Amino acid sequence: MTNYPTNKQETLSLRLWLQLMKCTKTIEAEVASQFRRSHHQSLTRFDLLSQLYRIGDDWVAIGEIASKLMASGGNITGLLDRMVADDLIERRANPRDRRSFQVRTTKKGRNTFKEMTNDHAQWIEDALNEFSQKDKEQLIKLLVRVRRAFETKPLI
Amino acid sequence: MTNYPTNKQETLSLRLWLQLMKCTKTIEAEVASQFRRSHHQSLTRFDLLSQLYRIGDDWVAIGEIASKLMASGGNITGLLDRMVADDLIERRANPRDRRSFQVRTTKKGRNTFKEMTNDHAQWIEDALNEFSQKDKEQLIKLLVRVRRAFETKPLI
DNA sequence: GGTATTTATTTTATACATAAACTATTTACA
DNA sequence: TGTAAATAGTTTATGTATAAAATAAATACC
Repeated sequence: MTNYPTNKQETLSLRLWLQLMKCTKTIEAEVASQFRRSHHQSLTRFDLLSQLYRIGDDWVAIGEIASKLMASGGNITGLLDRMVADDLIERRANPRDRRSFQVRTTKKGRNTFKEMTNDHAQWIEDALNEFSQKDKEQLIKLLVRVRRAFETKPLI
Repeated sequence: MTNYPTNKQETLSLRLWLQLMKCTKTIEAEVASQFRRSHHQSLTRFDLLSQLYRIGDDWVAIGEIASKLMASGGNITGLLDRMVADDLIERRANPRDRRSFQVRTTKKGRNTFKEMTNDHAQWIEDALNEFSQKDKEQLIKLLVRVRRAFETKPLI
């Protein structure tokens, strides 16, 4: 992880990006490690279950999942295979389009997600309780602006 | 008894963390994809070369790299193997400790890093030029505080 | 000096990620 | 209607990541 060279010509923008990455990776490593230890699940699996929950735990096309997770098709195929093997989700052919497949959470998947999501919320809440509502709102606002700057101005 | 949010009760802290991750992943995906396309190198390799540059492109122990990149030993072993194969770095036994190995950048590695780091700085500068110095400084300050909150309060 | 422990790194097994090539359908349209 | 193009997923090859076990050398200590 990132400790890029700190020479004089490091601009403020670059420093911002480096701190952003460093901050995210620090938290991510903590959360991922806790998920592995407490639930034997990865952050990616949590993301996937979150998306399914958001959709209402109904049948969803593979492609929709790939796009929501911003992941490649091959990645999702493998991830789903492993999660089906662990009985977290189930897969079926789309009855209306024979090219397409759909997945949804199993009972075990929903329970696992519920436990993970409770832990997750608690961890974050505990870690960030020292921040005022104003600071958090300000930070969120700036982060959204930064993301939009990249979404509207893709590099090259 | 009324305001029981049934579906998703997302606290401000949680929203902050989700936006932080979303923002970082958006930029990271862009940068990584550009590095792959323009230099056939990964963000991880860039990080590793950055560390070596920071150290002064001198011989460094494997373990020091692992700890600076916050990566596992096995990960670094494989990464270095591939980078040696691509002639970006060279490896030797530590002359004073036969358990230990050292690496440093090759000429090609230094050139590659130089090109990558120039592109990288330019991309970030272009993407974030709309932000005022005040906004950037504020954001950096908040990010450092957030990271410290997690470093000093590891989950559980 | 000889054994126990620690340290440095690799190996192994597995998970997660991409790009590119491939298969199988559906859709567009001349 | 027939065929080209688009769409949905999978497969393949490879890179990046972890944890845990293994190997080998240095160090601690009686």
